[in-house]
Amino acid sequence: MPRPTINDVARAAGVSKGAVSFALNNKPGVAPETRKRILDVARDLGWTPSAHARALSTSQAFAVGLVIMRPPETLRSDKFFISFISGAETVLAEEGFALLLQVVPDPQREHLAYRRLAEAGRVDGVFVTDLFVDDVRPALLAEIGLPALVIGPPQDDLGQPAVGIDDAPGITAAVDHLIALGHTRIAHVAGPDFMVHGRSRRGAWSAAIERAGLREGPCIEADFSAEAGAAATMALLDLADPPTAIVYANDLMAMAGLSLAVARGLDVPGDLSITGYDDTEIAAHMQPPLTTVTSDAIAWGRAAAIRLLELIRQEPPTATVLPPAHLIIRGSTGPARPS
Amino acid sequence: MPRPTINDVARAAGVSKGAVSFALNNKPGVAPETRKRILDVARDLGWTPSAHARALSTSQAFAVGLVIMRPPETLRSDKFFISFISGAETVLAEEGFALLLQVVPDPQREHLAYRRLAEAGRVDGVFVTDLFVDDVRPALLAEIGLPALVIGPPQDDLGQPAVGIDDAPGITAAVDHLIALGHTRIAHVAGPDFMVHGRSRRGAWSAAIERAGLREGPCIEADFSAEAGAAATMALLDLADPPTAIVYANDLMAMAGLSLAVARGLDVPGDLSITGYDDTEIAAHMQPPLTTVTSDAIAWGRAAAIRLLELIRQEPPTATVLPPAHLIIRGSTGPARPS
DNA sequence: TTGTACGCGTTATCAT
DNA sequence: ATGATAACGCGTACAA
Repeated sequence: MPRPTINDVARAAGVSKGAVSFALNNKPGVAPETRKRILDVARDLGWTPSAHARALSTSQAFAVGLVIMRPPETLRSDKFFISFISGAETVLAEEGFALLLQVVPDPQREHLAYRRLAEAGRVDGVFVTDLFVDDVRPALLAEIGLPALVIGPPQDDLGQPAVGIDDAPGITAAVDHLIALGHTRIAHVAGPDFMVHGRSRRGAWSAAIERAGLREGPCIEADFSAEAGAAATMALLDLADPPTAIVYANDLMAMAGLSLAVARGLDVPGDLSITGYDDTEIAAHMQPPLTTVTSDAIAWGRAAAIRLLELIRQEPPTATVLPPAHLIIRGSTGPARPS
Repeated sequence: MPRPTINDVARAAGVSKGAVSFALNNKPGVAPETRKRILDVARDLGWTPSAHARALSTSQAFAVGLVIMRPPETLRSDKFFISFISGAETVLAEEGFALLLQVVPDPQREHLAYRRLAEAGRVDGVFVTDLFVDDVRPALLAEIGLPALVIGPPQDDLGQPAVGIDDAPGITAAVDHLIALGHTRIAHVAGPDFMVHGRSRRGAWSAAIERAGLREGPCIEADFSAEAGAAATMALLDLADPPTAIVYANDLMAMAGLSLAVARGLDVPGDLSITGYDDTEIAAHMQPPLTTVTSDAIAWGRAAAIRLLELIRQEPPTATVLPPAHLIIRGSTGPARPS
């Protein structure tokens, strides 16, 4: 029993294909009573329009793409993606859009993936995540002619459409919190400087310290991985004048750093205060629980999906208010030991 | 500049549509030299067949679906999904298949999602994950007529197509390892008993203990969340005769338990040995590093994709050998304190 | 409201 | 053996 087609419905309802199409899409030109009959028949037959037939005639795919690049290390917390997708889905599903996911190992294949998705007409638009500084993807996608929405803080230079929760306020709050606790040597374990969210977090840390009139603490660039977080922490603790607090660019590095500090016999937060970023699920269950920054990834996903659909439909952007990233204070931060 | 169509290519190459199609799909009936000319023209014009047109005429979607249910708590480690998808992708991309991802909040909407995907003809088959005991989804999908592949250990009862890495050997290895270290009171913090991978891990724990002639230790059912893991650990440590080792059904619970134990002043592994399951990235960076079980989720994803495509094409299964889950011994397990 | 062309490949039928 | 022709899959949209 193959799926029923619009013709089956039309025949059964005693009308033409066109009438069925109009009835389905709530277009005028069908008497209310006829419309009802058609819809009833459609329901009885269990008919749903074929996504492909529809796509073929409207030259729209009713789908959007998300390509995630997975290099050796974790760029963004996995939790972020699941939550983000979950939020985006709520909007997409409602609008009849599907989400096409692709995971690629390197930039070359990421570009290829975008090309293929566009050339095969599989998607109407894509999300672009984990933006690099001077990322070539927006240009590439513009050339391909595929609507693209950047997930992340809007780039200052060009008018690239973007939806993002600014990292800065979260990091700023963390630094201010530490300063209020009396810390004066506040270090930073940063994400890669070539990534937008690595750089912006570092910038926020640096600016907050300067604003407070403190001299900038040491900063070590890492790659968001636990491994690198531990190594960076080791290097910081080995300094002649080690910091009394470390602000990490993500939870993974912070938790690795926390463990390392404890292993070296330090008391956290007595000897060293630590803050993370992401509020991953284990963060609250570390010993001590990790002070960290959280943002509503689900709301973010929702807003991003709305914006991408607007982009696809060439509609003007509706104003979006995303709750800013905010600090969650837990046990890993405490008063600086008087020196 | 709209995308070129097969007609454009045919015209430019001076042949018919059919010839282009045959040339593209490596079908006989086209002279080698003509074929080359056609393919050259196609490349020059940058033509790729429209996925939708192709889908429409072959009544295949060239896509598979993955619906993930995200209830309040995390069922499977996020890392698992990303790795699994990454592995599946390598196969799917090669075969020209796309992966359609949907994240739903509850079973009702999960069923609806499957229905919609099938009715709209968006997918040719789906993966089914996080199987429940007596799960209704296989039956539902059978009724819908959508090829479905269960991701997880094959169900004993019915011949449901499944590709899975058996959890049991990993848990067995963990228990045996603890027994070898002299532990005799080995507890288990289990996943939900209504989930296949919760139940099978518990069964493996129980069987390994019995095999060693020990009396079964206490077992507390939790839900794979850090919160529940901490609560279960608390309950176990409050027993009159607390265990000297705890086997957790996943890393998240194990790490929360580890932190709780440390917070209560216990020495791990001196007073309490702990094992997890998943080998999440932070596991190795806990203090002490977590002994845990790992399985190759990427290979799993690859094997699953291969099998699902076979299912879709009604081909017989090729033999697949997946590396079994294995124990990674780290610092969270040690000799039982002589009592 | 209906009839019909159209979107774009695939494939069965025919002609050379 | 090569290749052309035409029907088909399923909705949408426009003219009638």
